[in-house]
Amino acid sequence: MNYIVNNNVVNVKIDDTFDLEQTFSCGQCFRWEKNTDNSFSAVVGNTFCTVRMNDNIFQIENTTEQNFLNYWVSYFDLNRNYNQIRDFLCERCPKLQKTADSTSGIRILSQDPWEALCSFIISQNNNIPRIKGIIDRLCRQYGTPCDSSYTFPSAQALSKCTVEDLAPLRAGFRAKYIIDAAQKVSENKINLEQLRSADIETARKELMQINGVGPKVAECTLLYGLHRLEAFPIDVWMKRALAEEFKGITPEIFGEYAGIAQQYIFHYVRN
DNA sequence: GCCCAGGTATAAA
DNA sequence: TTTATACATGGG
Repeated sequence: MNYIVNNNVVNVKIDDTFDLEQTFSCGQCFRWEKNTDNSFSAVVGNTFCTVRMNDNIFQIENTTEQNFLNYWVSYFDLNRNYNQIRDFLCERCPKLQKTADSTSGIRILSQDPWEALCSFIISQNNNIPRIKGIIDRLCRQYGTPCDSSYTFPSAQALSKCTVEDLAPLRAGFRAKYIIDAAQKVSENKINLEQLRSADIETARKELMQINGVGPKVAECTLLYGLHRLEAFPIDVWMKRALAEEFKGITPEIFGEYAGIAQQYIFHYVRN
């Protein structure tokens, strides 16, 4: 990976495809916002971050080389060649080729596991604009100020809340699920960090101990929060597509990159 | 008003 | 083990 640091801006040369719009709007994250100058900003961890793409140079503003190497490389998965993975997946399922060509700019972010878990609990039976609204109110209420925004609230902070406390979020029936997750995580009944290396089947079962976490939310948490790229979230549409257009296709044939194949299939189904 | 949104818990077959 | 329903809320 080639990069240079200039005035606290890291410039990374991207050799494969990386599309910020696709990456931030594919439903894997809910806090990145597009600015008028085509850059994107979000609070990630306890940092307000702005990024942009200039030709093949990916720029991360207001950071240091140390931060970049310790954090952003893995957050944006910069050491992985997504073109190679696309080819690998299309070889196993040629039907993906057309969609893969138009959506291969998606990278799987390595987000904070708690934020991902909580966000995907909120996402169930919900639409993206409303999911973003609920998360925004959640951060304003229970996060801490960070530049012009707020951090994502810790599990510990939310574990003390009651459903009445969360009523202003307008999260509906999901409020009680958020609290149960916050309690189990803050009390260390579920150790999210351990799930990075745990056997995937064990990790699924662990997550599903949380009230309100079923197979879909568990899989999204594994893929987007714990960066388990073999995880494979299946929603109702995908289930139908796998039964009809992708008859016989199972996550196993995509091996360790099933999660990325899943993104292609999702787009195939939607478009 | 009615329908749906990248689901899940619960109760029945 | 599989199949129906309610669930909170808001936008189309």
